[in-house]
Amino acid sequence: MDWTELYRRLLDIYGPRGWWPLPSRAGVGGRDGRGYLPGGGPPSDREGIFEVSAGAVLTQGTAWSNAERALRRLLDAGALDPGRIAGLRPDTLASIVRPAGYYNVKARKLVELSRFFLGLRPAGSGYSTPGRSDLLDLWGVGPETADSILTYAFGVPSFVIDEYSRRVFGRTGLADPRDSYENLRSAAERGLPDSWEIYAEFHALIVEHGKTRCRKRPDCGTCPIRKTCVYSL
DNA sequence: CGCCAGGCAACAC
DNA sequence: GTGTTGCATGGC
Repeated sequence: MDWTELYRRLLDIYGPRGWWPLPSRAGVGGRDGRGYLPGGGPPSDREGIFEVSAGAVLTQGTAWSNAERALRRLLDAGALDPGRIAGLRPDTLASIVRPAGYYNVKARKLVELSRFFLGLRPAGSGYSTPGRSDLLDLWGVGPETADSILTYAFGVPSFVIDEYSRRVFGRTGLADPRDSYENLRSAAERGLPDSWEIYAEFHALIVEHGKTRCRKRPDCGTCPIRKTCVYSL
């Protein structure tokens, strides 16, 4: 099984995932009305771009349900905005994002991210696209968060490697899960068409598969790709 | 109760 | 460059 075949099979099994979820736009497009991908693309407006980026920080090491709570609390406080976040007292911001866990660390990360966004040049309804290294220079933004922001916020395909990717790629025999982030990213990108839709959707499908079947303790018994997965042989 | 969840920076070696 | 640790909530 190669990279493209795994993508096609997961798409066939789970259907388009419609990532990235935007709590502020629940009910508008995407699967379950939580996303924007099918028939669309990344957000074209500054609010959506920032919401995806802030969500990428808030979900670090945390279940999305908790990150989403924090995003909603920012929305309810009228603070899901770079200017507002940058102006909040650290402990006030921390109290708002508390449900996401690591709240003191994440409050600081959100301020760093907000200052960065305040320095971006508006372009059309969005922003001029930042470089990957610009994102990686930010305190609190590592490779996965940078690639999530590039792909899902700015529409620049940069394959996202996370624990699910490592696990699924490792078990299906596509890669060594202990390899470095950059090696895994380039391996995935080499194995796939250079397409925003495929990068965005494939990673979302990997997360779905990783949550439902290919868990830390896998459920190979009901796994639809068991027959072509080296792990279960 | 313990384990887990869409990481990252700081530090040790 | 690789390995370890602190950061913390909410669901199961």
